[in-house]
Amino acid sequence: MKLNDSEWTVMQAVWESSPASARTVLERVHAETDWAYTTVKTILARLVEKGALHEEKHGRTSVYEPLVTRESARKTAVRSLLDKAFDGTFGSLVQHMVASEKLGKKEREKLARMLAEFDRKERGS
Amino acid sequence: MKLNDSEWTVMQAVWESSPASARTVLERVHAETDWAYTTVKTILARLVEKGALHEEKHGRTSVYEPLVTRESARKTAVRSLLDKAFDGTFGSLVQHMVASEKLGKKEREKLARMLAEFDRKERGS
DNA sequence: CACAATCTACGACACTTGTAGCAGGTGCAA
DNA sequence: TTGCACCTGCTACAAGTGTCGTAGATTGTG
Repeated sequence: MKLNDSEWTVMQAVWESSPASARTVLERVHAETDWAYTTVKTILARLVEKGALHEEKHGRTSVYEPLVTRESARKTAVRSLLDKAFDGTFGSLVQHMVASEKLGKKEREKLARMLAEFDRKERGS
Repeated sequence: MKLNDSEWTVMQAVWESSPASARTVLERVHAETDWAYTTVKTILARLVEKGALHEEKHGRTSVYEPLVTRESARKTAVRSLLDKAFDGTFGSLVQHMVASEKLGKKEREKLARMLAEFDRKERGS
């Protein structure tokens, strides 16, 4: 499921407070934007249409729930980035990240720990 | 400089064979798509207009050269992904990558080496 | 010289995205 | 019961995107 920017904004809100009404989403979203209620509604509708959300009527109001997990959407997004901006491999992204000084010492350490952790788990399985 | 998908395709070609004529770009691009010549031309024009490319006439034909580096475009793309799909931090992307089994043992080792390398360099400087 | 091959500039067109407005229904408070 | 507050469906509309087509100038070639 490929999401565009505004869809990401809305989906994040839904993931964080699912099941969520449009108003709930609006409030969440107001932390970042000042969209009108109808704007949020439009995006919600588009997401329902493309199968990213399930919409259920509770009386007069709709309640939305994600049909795709955040993880899977992230996977798609990362893959898309890899394919268009890198050579499609993971290594080059990592290389870029490590090289472009976005990664402070602390973060490098954390990353190293994560790797070690992962190795350990894998050996155990 | 934020690039959309088709712009990335074209920019990659230009970066790889700069300075490049439209035809050269077309040929490179044909490895991935089968766009018409005019399609490539249109995207090149849009890139010139938004300041990503420099266009110079050599006689009748235009020759294009990047005005932004691949690295900087990548930086923008990564940041954008981070902001919309992750919590804006690098760590969560890394975590996702390590966790979502996209990373084989080999790659994890490579990554670990890169980190070590980076540490060494930094200590040296 | 005449013609095919190329370039370029312009225009086009459908679809997506960002961002709403409006009208009409309904429930709750006074 | 009247009106405010809120919900929904529908419509809109300018920009951005993906993908060309056409026409006219130019140039290399037989």
